[in-house]
Amino acid sequence: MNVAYNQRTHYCGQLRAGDVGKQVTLAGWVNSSRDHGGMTFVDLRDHTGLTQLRFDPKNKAAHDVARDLHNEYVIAVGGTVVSRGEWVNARLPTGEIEIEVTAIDLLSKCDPLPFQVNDDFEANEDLALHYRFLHLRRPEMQRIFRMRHAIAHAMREFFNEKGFLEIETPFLTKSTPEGARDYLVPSRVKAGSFYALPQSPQLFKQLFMIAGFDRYAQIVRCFRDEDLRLDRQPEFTQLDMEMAFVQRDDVMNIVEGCFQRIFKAALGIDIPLPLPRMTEHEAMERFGIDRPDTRFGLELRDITDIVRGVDFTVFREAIEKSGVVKCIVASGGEKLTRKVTDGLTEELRGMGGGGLPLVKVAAAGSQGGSPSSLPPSQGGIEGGLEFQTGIAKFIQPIASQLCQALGAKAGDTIFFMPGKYADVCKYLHHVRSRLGQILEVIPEGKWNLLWIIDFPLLVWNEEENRWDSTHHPFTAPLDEDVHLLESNPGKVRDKAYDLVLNGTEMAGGSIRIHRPDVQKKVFSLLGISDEEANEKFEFLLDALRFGAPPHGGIAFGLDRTVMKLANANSLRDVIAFPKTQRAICPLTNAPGPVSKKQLDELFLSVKMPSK
RNA sequence: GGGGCCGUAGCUCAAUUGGUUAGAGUACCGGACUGUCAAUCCGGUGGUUGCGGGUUCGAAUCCCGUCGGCCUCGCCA
Repeated sequence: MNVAYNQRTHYCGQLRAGDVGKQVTLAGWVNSSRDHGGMTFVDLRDHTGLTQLRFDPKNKAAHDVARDLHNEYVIAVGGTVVSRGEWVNARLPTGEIEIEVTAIDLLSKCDPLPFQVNDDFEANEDLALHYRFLHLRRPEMQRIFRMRHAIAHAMREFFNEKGFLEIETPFLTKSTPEGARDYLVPSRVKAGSFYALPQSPQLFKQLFMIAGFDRYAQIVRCFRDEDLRLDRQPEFTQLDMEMAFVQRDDVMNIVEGCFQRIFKAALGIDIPLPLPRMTEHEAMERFGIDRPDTRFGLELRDITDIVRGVDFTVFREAIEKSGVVKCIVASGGEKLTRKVTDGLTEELRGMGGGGLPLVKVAAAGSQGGSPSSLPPSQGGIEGGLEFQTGIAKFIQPIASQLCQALGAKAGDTIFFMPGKYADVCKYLHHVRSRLGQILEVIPEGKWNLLWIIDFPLLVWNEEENRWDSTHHPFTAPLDEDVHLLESNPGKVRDKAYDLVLNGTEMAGGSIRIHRPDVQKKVFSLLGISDEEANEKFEFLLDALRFGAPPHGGIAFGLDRTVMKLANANSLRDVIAFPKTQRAICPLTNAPGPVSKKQLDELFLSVKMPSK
């Protein structure tokens, strides 16, 4: 039976009770079939949803075909929309109707499946990626990629409205100094030379501004050859933009508008503007990280001064080495069993930490006989609070003072971290994140967007004995801090801004250096010689000497944005053909070997690693 | 490069913690059934427990190595 599948009248998610009586043509995949010997039902699926097909034995030809259908067969059907009467399926949008099929065309069969498409269980990821075309057929994947499209479309539309030009930048280019490892492409016509795939179009977009394009925005692929993570793929997509004659606020305002549009397009949510801002310093103090998740409390508290006098070696040594002691107070202690806190300690050890000192706050005498509980005369707390377990016996003398300063109450657990400031931040940020999960205090459905600003321009690199850029070498210092470049480079703050959503960095950018003298000064602080700077960035330094307008911009991760808004588990779920942790594509088996002829053409020979 | 978790039927998982013939659901094959909607019911096929070695009377289970996947530190915006 031929059915004109190129003349579908509806998609599978469209028909409603009001369509009863219509003659329709549908096409799609068999989601499931139920054969009763007589009456046979098939759920037909396309990207819009499901429609139930009814095959009555009285239409014998169609019924015979239907009885031999299997999941994921591709069919086209013609028939009449009929009411389901008393057999409505309330779980389907199309559940009030079904199609009484009079003609069916079996367009394509399907081998036994490696995993079910009409199922929710997570197939082994390696397998799912090997049969990615099947995995992508699942409604959940369809939803994610439709949202991805909606977000990308909203971005393009927004920037077009604001007068931004989309101009493409080269993929075969020269290594730029983002700091990550480059993917290299050998040159055939220039033996022994290599292109690098761009880590970002950073320098090109600055040249666009110097060229006078005024506003540029591009959705562009970027490449970085570093180890993969849940939220890191070797190739990823950014919305990259740059504006001329702007200050920080101008760029931030545009980006806020764009995110407002994105949230509306993807989720129908109205984000109130302007977005809150926080300095990097405040973020580190309160959250231990420059991309804080502000949806919940459990903030870090500095208690260096309170514990300064206490006779506890671990604290004393940290302070003597000009470190700090900070802590987190967690309520709802019954979830913090010994097993859980031991697990946290273990995690910190795995990160290179020394451990996780803690105490529990309890009503005095609540565990009479506990060796760590002391009467007020010996340091216990007047009014009925004392420390128990962990390091209680070492810091009992300041229990009262500490509880008061922290507002701790019975039932709380206090986690301490002594050490170098950077380490304390790192470990306590981890503890805070984990506590948020364990105590279930992270609210769902909350979208906390905020800006982090006033980063230090430079961070000291102890191994190399020089300064590194916090962001990249083209980030401009704050005007009022420029004079510190000579005297105290570590104190210089920059004109960078990061946009953070629920603890994930979504976007990062800055106002750029547009003066050659400042750029040279920064290069020298970074240990990049004039010679080296000329070799690597001659075209940029040239351009800065030929009338560079003040300019700045930002890049934001499209993949991460989709991952967050679609509530996907992994960046792999929002990239159509992603790589595994070893940067392998299980679908194509890339990367793979090439022929000797190809290598010869490129003047390459392969040296395998010795075991 | 380091740390952790995992690998059993095509797929998802189980196997009383070292014990006799490695099970279940699903998929697949055959049969029954005219209102199901993850249809149901009956029967059947399907296993080098990732791979290699070791310990043991005996290994899916313990040990070593190796391959692969995931998480993570380093690395990376």
